[in-house]
Amino acid sequence: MGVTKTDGFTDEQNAIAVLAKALGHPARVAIIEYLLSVQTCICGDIVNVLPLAQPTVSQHLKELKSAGIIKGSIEGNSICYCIDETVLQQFKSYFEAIATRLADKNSKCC
Amino acid sequence: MGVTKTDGFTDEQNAIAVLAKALGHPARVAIIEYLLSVQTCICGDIVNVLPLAQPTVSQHLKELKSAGIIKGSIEGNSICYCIDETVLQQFKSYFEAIATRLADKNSKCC
DNA sequence: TTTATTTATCGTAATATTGCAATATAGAAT
DNA sequence: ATTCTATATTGCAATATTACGATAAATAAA
Repeated sequence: MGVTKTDGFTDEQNAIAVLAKALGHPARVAIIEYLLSVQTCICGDIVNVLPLAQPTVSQHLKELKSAGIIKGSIEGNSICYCIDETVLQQFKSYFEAIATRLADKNSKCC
Repeated sequence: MGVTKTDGFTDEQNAIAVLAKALGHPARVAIIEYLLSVQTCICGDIVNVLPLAQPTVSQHLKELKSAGIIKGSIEGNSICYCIDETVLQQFKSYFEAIATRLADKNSKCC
């Protein structure tokens, strides 16, 4: 099949999975880190920073965009990519909640 | 190709990507949540909780295991699956750091 | 207008993922 | 020993992902 079943799971579970999947590639993690490191987010040079060909990088950017993690706006000749803070904060919060629940757990085994 | 390039990225980037990828499916998110909800982690009934056939669930458990997110030990007839706290805490910490850097950023555009 | 520069899209090959039926395995219960 | 129960493995079909060369599109610079 190769197609992911989404019904039977909660909206939150599906949403987290979409975000996690989008971050499930080192190039996309690297893109996020690079966007973070550039203060102005005028980012015409993501391609030069990654060990991948330009079409491949473009594809990864597209996936991050469709997951809602980044957004891009045309800035003259090039494109200005930025991180969507809200979405990443949500992702963070989810795993903070998970970690809290984990810590509260009285692990009786393993 | 379908094969992920790992060289040219940092070990951390690759490690985070592996974890994110493992969490990039609603079934695997649901498994984590279920393991969290069961205090004793004697978990012979994960299959009944998910809207997927038993072999499929088994496969998802295998992936979570190979990513280091859960670990399983034989408990009589069934298998006791538990979350590996360390790994999930690391994942959480990474995104806390990202979120902090995001908040500190003076977003000049977008 | 011609020429660069930047990003996107198309097409394609290789590989990975998802899902399940069928079957195997292994311990528990009878 | 046989049967039940729980989990894993195998095999397979459908689809998704990854990567990149070639090419398009769109603005900037000359």
